[in-house]
Amino acid sequence: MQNILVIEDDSRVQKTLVRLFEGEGYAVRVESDGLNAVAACRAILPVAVLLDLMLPGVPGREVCKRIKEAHPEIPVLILSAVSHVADKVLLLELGADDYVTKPFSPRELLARVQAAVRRSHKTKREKTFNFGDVSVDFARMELQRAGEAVSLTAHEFKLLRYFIENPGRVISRVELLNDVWGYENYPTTRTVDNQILKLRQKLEIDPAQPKHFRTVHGAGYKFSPA
Amino acid sequence: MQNILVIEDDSRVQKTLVRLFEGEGYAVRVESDGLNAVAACRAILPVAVLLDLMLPGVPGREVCKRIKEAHPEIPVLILSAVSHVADKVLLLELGADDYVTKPFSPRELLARVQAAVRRSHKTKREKTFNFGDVSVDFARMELQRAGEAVSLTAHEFKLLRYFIENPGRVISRVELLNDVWGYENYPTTRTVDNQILKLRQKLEIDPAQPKHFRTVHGAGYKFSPA
DNA sequence: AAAGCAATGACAACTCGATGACATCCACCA
DNA sequence: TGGTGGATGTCATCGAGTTGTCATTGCTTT
Repeated sequence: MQNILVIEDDSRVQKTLVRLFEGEGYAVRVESDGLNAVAACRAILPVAVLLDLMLPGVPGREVCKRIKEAHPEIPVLILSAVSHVADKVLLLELGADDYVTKPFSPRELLARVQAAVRRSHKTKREKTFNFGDVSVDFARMELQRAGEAVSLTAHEFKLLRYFIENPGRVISRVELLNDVWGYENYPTTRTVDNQILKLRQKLEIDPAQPKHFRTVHGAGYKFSPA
Repeated sequence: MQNILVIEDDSRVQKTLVRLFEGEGYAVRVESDGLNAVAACRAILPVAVLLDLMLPGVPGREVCKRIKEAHPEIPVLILSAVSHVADKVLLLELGADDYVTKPFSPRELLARVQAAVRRSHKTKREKTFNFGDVSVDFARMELQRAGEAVSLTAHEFKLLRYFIENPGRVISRVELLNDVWGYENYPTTRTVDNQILKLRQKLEIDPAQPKHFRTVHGAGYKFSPA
């Protein structure tokens, strides 16, 4: 679950922001005090910070500075009532990544936050995962087995990624339906079996004797990288 | 000592920029008037020009044009207000090398300026990007295919540039809408398909069998330079 | 007013996931 | 040891959703 830290003391704005971002699937942590906010940031490591300038107590710019010092990779977006150019520059000097003036449109705010998150993610190194004779690059959606390119569908990649992110753990069909398929379309557990079959056919040396995608009778499946 | 010419009339922004770039070892010359700026540019031959659009007197785009006419090799970066994003493409057409929307993060601005300077240094030898039988020059907005000039629209250039900057990575339609179109105007994903179609018709050897602009079913598109 | 271009809508073509039928396997128990 | 019921493997088929493509609309610029 991706966290978003909201630092804001107006309870109405709080509610609005919580609704907005929880509706998009983020977990929202709200802090109204500057010092707590810095601690909370260290605790939950959010993907983005929304910071209202008009805080009581610790000045907003100080909060921004401290968060950026401790976590330069987390994007900080400033919320402010006034759109004064000089303020903007000062704040951005402190390391803030973007600036949104109140009143803001929810959609624009959302777009800016997501753009900032994407930028920060893009700077991360893309890596390939390896298991057995398989090597997979999720950013490129390319997979090689024993040096040969193997093509997977989008769903197959998603399923494979979930297994790779949860190695060794037994995963039930229902969990896979929830986390890989999502709640919008909820097919039967038979569908899961079929996708497992596809993965085995494409990635196992002997699909009849699966070494990586093991079935755990009565429980689900388990991914073994080795 | 490398000079940077800042054309900006807001004294606070001036100060910010001077501090930022002097801290990085550049010599900064500030002009607040458009005509003086053109003269100053001839005098100090800066490695980059930062141009604020909101100038009194001579319109910013005229300044940009004149500087580019006299010194096509000097990179010009536009500082534009958020509300005038629609002008971006137009400005690039005037010869500007990059644009930064206010508010900007100092880090980002610095990075962009340095990137532009680096590019301009490379320019004297090779500033074109090549793939397949295509050769493209973004500064001039010119493109050749098998020696023949091919004309692209501003949007097509922007889209192509995004692909070239993200080679190999699978890029979703939504990401393209966010980063190429921007969140101000947000058409449907169908529009993306159409622009891809245009690029394929103009740049692929066989548009029905795209080699460069691959579609990844259920995920988006992927650019393959090779 | 005309031209150029992006956006939209419609429709065809295609992909791939969902479904159900049937075979097979496994755990459990007699 | 063998039988039984439920769970899982496997395959063929269908259809919803995705994408390619073209025509049209509407906006901007000249």
